[in-house]
Amino acid sequence: MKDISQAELEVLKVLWQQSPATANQVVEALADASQWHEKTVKTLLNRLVTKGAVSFEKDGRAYLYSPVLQQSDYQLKESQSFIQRVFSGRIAPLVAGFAQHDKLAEQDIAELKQLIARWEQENKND
Amino acid sequence: MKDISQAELEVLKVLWQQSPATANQVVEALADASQWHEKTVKTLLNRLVTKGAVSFEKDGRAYLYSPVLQQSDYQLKESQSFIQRVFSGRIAPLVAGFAQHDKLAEQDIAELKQLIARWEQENKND
DNA sequence: GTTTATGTATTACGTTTGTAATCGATGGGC
DNA sequence: GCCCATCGATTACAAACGTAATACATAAAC
Repeated sequence: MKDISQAELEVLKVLWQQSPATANQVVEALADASQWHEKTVKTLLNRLVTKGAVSFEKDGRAYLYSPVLQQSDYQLKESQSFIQRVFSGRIAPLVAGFAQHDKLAEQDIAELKQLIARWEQENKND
Repeated sequence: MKDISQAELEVLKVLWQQSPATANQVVEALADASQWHEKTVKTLLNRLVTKGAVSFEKDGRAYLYSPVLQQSDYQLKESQSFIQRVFSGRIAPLVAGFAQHDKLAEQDIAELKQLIARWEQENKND
């Protein structure tokens, strides 16, 4: 799968939230958040199809688009490559940076604690 | 500051580890890890200077390059934009994704626990 | 049935990026 | 003092990207 560009990602996000969707539905979904021209959005959809990240089926004259690439897969792969590139593969320093700059909220901490607890539960036989 | 490309980042990393450095020192530092031609590295150095991420001072005929953009600043900004873009701004789901796919090591957990403890210590008056 | 509007496909075009080669200046060797 | 090796600066060029406009096909309107 070719890399998804940032603009393409915005289009993909719409499809992750609502699919299948026509090109016009995607355009409308993006209308408030972005200033993109309809033609631009359609180009992006096309590129996503070319890259294999999105598929479509014909519905009369229009197409119905659906994501092939799943959000969780995308997130995992991008996270890994990001953390590798920027933090040499270690995740804690990323979180530490957020902590230092007061970018962590109570809720983040709660969620982190919970998933650590779960991790320890599942790995307690080590 | 213009965006730093992935190739440029590799050059910056060298300077973060060792600066000031001559172009040739950077080339050599990258020689094992990459297949980049000397000219390529020098182009990247130049682009980093143009982007304001790196400065230099003349040392005879050669230049001595130093990072202007600090690694921690870069990391924080990139982390924020990455998490915003890919996880709608919430950090815990990123860590959760790692946990689910067994990408977390004992050490990561230990570090996370420690920084959570520190965070709670500093925020206990809430 | 013919025109028109609307969908997708194709083409466009400037910028950024990856990956260098060439140019021009200048310090070092002789 | 002149030539050459070696700097950085400039230029190159294809692919990807952002951002559309134009072309082509066909369903809808009449």
